[in-house]
Parts: sequence; C-alpha cells; structure tokens
Amino acid sequence: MQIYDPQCIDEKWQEKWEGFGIYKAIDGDKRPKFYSLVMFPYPSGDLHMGHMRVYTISDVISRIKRMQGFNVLNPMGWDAFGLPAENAAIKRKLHPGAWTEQNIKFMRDSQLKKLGTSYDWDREVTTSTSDYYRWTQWIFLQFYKAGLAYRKSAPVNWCPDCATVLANEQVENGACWRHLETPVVQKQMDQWFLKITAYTEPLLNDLDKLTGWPERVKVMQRNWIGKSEGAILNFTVENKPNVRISVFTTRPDTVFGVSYLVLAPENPLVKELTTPENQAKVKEYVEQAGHKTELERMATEKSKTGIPTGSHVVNPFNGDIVPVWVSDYVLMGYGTGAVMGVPAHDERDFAFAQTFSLPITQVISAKDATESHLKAAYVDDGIMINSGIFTGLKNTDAVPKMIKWAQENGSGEGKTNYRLRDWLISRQRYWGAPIPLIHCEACGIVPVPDDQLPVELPIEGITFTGEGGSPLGKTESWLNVSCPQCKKPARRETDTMDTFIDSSWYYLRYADAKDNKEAFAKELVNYWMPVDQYVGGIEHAILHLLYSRFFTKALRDLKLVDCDEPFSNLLSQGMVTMYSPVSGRIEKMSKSRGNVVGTTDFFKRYGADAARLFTLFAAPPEQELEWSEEGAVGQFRFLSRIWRLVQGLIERGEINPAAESVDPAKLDAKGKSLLQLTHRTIKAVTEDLSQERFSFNTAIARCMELVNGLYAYVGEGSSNKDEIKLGDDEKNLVSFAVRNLLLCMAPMAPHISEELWHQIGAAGGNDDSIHVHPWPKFIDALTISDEIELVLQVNGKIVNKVSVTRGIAKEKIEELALADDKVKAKLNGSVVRKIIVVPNKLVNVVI
RNA sequence: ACCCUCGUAGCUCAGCGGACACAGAGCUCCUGCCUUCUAAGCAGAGGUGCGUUGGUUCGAAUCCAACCGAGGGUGCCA
Repeated sequence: MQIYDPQCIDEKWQEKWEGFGIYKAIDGDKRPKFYSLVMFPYPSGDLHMGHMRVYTISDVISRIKRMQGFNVLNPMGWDAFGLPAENAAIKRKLHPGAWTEQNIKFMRDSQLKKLGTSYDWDREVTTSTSDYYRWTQWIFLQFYKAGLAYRKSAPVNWCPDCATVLANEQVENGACWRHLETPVVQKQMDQWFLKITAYTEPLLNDLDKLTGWPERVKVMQRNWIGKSEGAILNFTVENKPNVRISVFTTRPDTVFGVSYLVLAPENPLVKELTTPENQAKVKEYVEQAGHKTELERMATEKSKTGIPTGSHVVNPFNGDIVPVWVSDYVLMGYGTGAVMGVPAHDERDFAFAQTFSLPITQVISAKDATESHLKAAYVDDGIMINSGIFTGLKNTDAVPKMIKWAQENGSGEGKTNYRLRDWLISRQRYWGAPIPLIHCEACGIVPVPDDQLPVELPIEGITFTGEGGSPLGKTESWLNVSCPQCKKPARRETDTMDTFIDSSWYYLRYADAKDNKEAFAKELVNYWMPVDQYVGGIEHAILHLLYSRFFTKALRDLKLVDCDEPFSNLLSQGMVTMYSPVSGRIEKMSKSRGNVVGTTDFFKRYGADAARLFTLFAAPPEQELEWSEEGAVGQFRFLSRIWRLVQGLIERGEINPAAESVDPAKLDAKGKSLLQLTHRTIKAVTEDLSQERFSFNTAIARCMELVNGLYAYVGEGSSNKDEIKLGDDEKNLVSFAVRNLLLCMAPMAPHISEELWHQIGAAGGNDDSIHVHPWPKFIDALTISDEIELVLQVNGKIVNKVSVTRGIAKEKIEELALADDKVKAKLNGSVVRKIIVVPNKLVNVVI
C-alpha cells in the first residue's frame, strides 16, 4: 500500500490545475455569478500560518460555490503601496518597486499557490504598478471634477514615525495606527481631502441594507459616523450685544438648567471674551492645553480643568446671566467648539460644576415633578420643572416645542451633527500614487489631462534617506512641468495618495483587470458586482470598509457603476493565536512576538490539506483560533486514515467507480445504516457549508463520523482484513459512500480529494477534476431510518428507549409506554396524570 | 462607564426556533495489538450533569432574570 505523501500529491495537482484552467472566471457566463473576495494582502514578504486562515476560508467558499454550479470569480492581488516598502528601501538601498516585486513573487508562488488556493491569476492586480495607479489617479480626477476632492488648510494629525499626516480613521487612542507607541501631533497644513461627508446619510442608512454583515461591524460604523440630533442655541454676550456664542446640544430641553458655558481652548472667541484681569491666566491655560497631545488630554478624563474668561452670557430662554469658561474637555473639532453646561443633567457638566462650585439647577425630574437633591447627574427622561412655560411637559415632548420657540425668537434652530470628518488623503511620502495635479502660478491648480496619465513615480535619481520630506519634492526633473493650460512653467503636486484609496476600488478592477482603455468596463463591473462574499479581518471594520462603501456610492453617482453597496456579505475571521515565548502568554501570531509557524515547513511535512483542515476545524471562523502543532498533526492523521481506507478498498477490488446511487432494498440493516449515514453526512455538510452558516469545523466533524462509519462497516479492525470480500451490493454501497465523502471533503482538502477521486476511477478522464463535479445531493427520505428510537420518560426523566417504526400512532405509543417494564417499575402503581407524546421522538408519562 | 462575544469532558470546539445528544468530534492520557527498536498505525478504555443562583415548563446545556468570570470594542462628540 502506498503511504499518504502529501508533498508529492500537492505539487502534482497544483501543477495540473493550472493547466486545466478550471478556476478561471468567465465574464457574462450563463451560470449565476458568485463573486468571492478576500482582503488582498500587503506584500510584506512572508506569510505565516496565521495569515493563511483568511485565504483558506475564502478559498473553501469559492470551491463550494464552484461545485454548486456558480460562475465563481475568486481573484487575488496586492495592496502594494505603503510605508514598509519605502522603509525597506531606506534600509537596504533597494528600490521599493523591486523589493515589492520580489515579495509578491515569493508570496504568490511559494505560499498562496502552495496552499492550494483556486484563484484566477489572470486577474491579478498590483496597486503599485502604473497600469493600476493610472486609474487610481483617473478616479481621483473624476472626484476632483465632481467637487469631491478639495484642498484646505486644516489642523491635521501628523505621525512623526511615518513622517506624514494621517486620516482620522488612522488614529487610535491618539496614536498612529501603525505605531501605537507614537502619539500623533497636531499640525496646521494645506492638505487634500475627499468629501466623504457628502455621503454621511447614505453611509449610515444603507447599513440597514447590509443584512449579510456582522452586527458588530455595523455598530462600529454607526458609532464612527456618530449622528446626533439636537439644536444650535445662541447665547448673547452680556454688554456685547453683537457677539453671541452658539452651542450645539442634543438636550435643548435642559436649557433652563444652564449654569455656565464652556469654550474649547482653540475657540477664537476665547481671545475676544477674556476680560483684561483674566488675560494672563487664560493665556497660560490655553497654551498648556495646546501642548497636550490627544493622549494626555484623554488621560485627564477623570478630573476636569478649566478657567473663567470673566465674560458672561444671557440665557435666551430665561434671561439668566451665566459665566463663560474655557476647558479642554470641549473639542474645537466637534459642533461649534462651545457647549452649554447643565450640571444637573450631564455627567461631565456635573463633575465640572462640582470641581468649581458652580450652581446646579434641576430642570427635569423623575416622575413626581418635584426637585430632589441630586448626588449625580440625572440623565434620564422625565417631567420638566423650573422651565418657565415648558414646566410640566414630558421632556421628550418639550424638545420640538423648545426648538420652535428658539427659532421664532431668533435664538437657535434644530441641527443634526455628525462625528464623521472628511477623509484626509495627502501623504508626504514617495511610495504611493502621485496626486495628478499641477500647480501653476497663473492658472492655479490644474488637473493632469487624461492622456498624460499616469503620472508615474520617478525611479531614476531618487534617493531614500528618510529625512527632509518626500523624495518627490527633491526631484527637480520630475517636479517641473509646463502647465497643461497656459504652457508656462509649473510644478507637480508632491503629495501621494493614502494607500486606502488604492484598496477602495480594487474589487472593481478585478472585474476587468487588464483593461488599458478605462478603469473598468461598466458592463463587466455590473455583471460581477456586488461582491457576494467578502472575507477579511475585523481591523478594517471602519477603515477600508467605510472608504470602499463611500467609493462605491460616489462612483455610482458618477454613473460608473450601478450598485450602491460593494459587499453584500461579510465574514470577519478571528485571529490566530499561539503561545509566545517572548511574553509567556497566548497572543496573536506575529513575528515580533516570536510565535509564528512558517508555511513552507508545514506544507512539506504535513501537506496543505492538513493545514487547511486544522485551520477550519479548530474553531468557528469568526472566533479566535489557537494554533497547535498536535491538532494540526491530528488532521494529518485523519487524512491518512481516509487514504488508507480508500487504498485498502482499491487493493481488494472493492471499489465500483460507477456507484452513483444505491438501492436500499438490496441492503441489510448494517448496510442501510451506512447508507443513511452517508446521506445524513451529505445533508449536514451541505448545510454546514452554506453561506448562512459557514460552519466548517462541524462539517469536518461530520466527515470524520462518516469515515468512522465506513471503517466500522468494512471491518478494518479485524485481524483478517485481507480476507474480507464484499458482495456487489456492498461494494456499490461502500463506493457510493467513498465518492460522496470525497466530494464533501473536496472544498476543504482539495488535493487528497482530487487524488483519490482519480484513483477510484470516478474522474471522467485525466484532465477531469473533482472540483468541477456537481456538489453531491442527498435524498431526505434516506437520511432517516424507518425505525426510530422512541424515548420513554417518566416526569421528564428518561427511563428507557425502544425501537419502533416511524409514524406510529399516538395511542399506540401511549400504550407501549405504559406497558414497558422500566416505565411500570418507575410508576409503581401511581396515578398517571397525563401523557405527552412528541411524534417520532418521545413519550413523557407524568405522575 | 457603555456595548458585544463567550463560559459544555484535561484541551480546542459541536449541540441552544425544548426532545433522533442519559451530550458529539479531534487532540491529550491509559491499556492491548502490530513492529527488531522508535515513530507511525490499529483496537479498546476512561472521562463530563453543561459558570452561579433563581424563575418559566410535564420537561432546560437549550428560554427568562440577576450575578460571577474571560476576551474584545468604543469612549470627555455635548
């Protein structure tokens, strides 16, 4: 008997599959389309087993759908612009393009292909090559022309380590998302933005359409967009009738409880309103606040600081005169940079008022409309008190009335605010798509004409030092051009685009990857889009997924695509963890933590199928997965077990390759039960692998049970196994079971399934493949036996089980139960109060 | 502080629109067989009352409530 040698089988089939061309997606095919997408990798150079999880999951999905008769698009590409390439260039004196290219070659040929993935490599895209970024630039210009791209001077987040600015989405806890130890600093700079805020409402509302997305991702996006409805209220400054402070509040109903106003330190009104005697102190406070990083501001969350300006304002509702303070708990970037302080009904205001002994006026009471001594802010709904003409109303009813009153009296209006900001896309780095604009002294900003695209990155004469700003700004030959409009000398824009722009449209390019006339043909994009199943990490819950949704909507409005949501179904796979000798804990698999398992070694020893199976089996896809060598070897053993089973059958001549169906009438009880097990397995695996479940781990467990059942049936355990000879009907049955086992395993363990499929003679020829064979069908009637185990209970406790024929009458069951010896013993003559019968399942005798 | 997920055999996971599960799969452990030895393999055995408490029910791992524990996310957004 040949032993299971995955290395040789893997290689053989990977080569053959390339020749077969069975993984090619066919544009406009008659079969229903299925677009299966996995988040494309950054070509960092080396994938480990932890990375492989996402590709395995997505590949299995693609393979199932292919077998189920879909025209599957399963593409792969490279998110190849970005800082690591540039940093590597600085370190190794190698051009980022060359470094990237060699990484891609290794990751494609020695890693992803060796995993046995079924990508259509004809559609491979690399975002850093000019045939791709040409269209990134073109799309940018369409946005620019539509008013969705603009330049403004703004306070921006600067990461000193990246030596570039970052978008809001790329700042985590006040630090750079790539350098969690590096606080970002605020700088005032001229920068390019994309107007994602033009799509705030659709981005928010259409989340409801995304029924195939995990709830937590949608919640995160909702929070990020941060819609809040309320009002702008205007407070006139005392003795300065021309100056007013506008505040945004979600609680206009609490305005009668205002005891002070607070300005953000950056608010220009601070200067104007600070009275001479407070000048020095306020200036000092504002300066201190300005020096604090975002991180430091947050660290002082608990204790409130602040300082009075000396000015006062008039409450438009009740005429109260209240002081104006400055405090860094108010942010300039949100609302109006000023808030009204209502200590009785806001926790932060309560803390502030306590710190500085400011009055606390209750204006909403729980239920009895009386004032109580508040020990904490009362933030719930209730009845209005101390609120002039609004007293006595329910606060929720008062809100619209009060907004109306403010409007009529010129002291405010209803207003909806969002947290979402426009997307800052300028990067002061080399390795990205150049922003295709030209600065001309005479004409201003001029787009590069379409026929001059791409604006290629200069390669000659560039040196990477990592210092002194972007290399583009120092390359005169590239920088100096003539203005496309007036032909006078002009200069190129030196900023490149955020790499998240590259990944915001790559899924559209796959539909028409080699097009050199346009970014993508509308017809092809409309055929393939939207993506039917997207698989990727939760870390992109906001970033990439929000940007892509924005791009799709904007491109739809530019009439370039028809769909308005790019990804119908989303699966966020959990991370892969392992014991780290560095920290002594179980942590995410990563190089820096010293807990990586390489792919090459593993594939050589146990094969790609064992790697795939373990990854799928060890945990449900959304959950964390702890990598274990033993567990992975266990899958190798399982595969060996299948191998030996089939080899044994072949050697003894017990395989009938044509066994596509089995007549149950010709089988004995043991045979029938194996047939049922086979149909049950097909059914269970089909359901487990369906898009609603993606329960790969249980599908594998089902296959294991079938293998156990097969072994039990062919009696391999007995010592004289070589002598066992099955009759024709039994051979037929066993062959049928094996065929279906292989079909069920094929998406998950593609190599061994293909090899054995050919060995048992089920393939239609040498160039046929199990992976294009239709998915097996089960016969529901054959998943269940005629005999059922009827459970006999007394007071809900199981006392016995008896075998009866399916569909037996209720009365018969009751009779049977009362006649049973064990039931009788339990009843012991007691009076039967009632009998509950669940047909074909159980009977419960209540006493 | 809020939100989410999870808590079933030594371990990792199934089972949760009530009952074909007196709980299933793999790994680990143990015994025997096979083998010159080791590894691999084969056969067999063992093990858990389902985080805690209470409730609903004829019946709960499965539904409800509270609590405890673990992990993750968000966060001065007015």
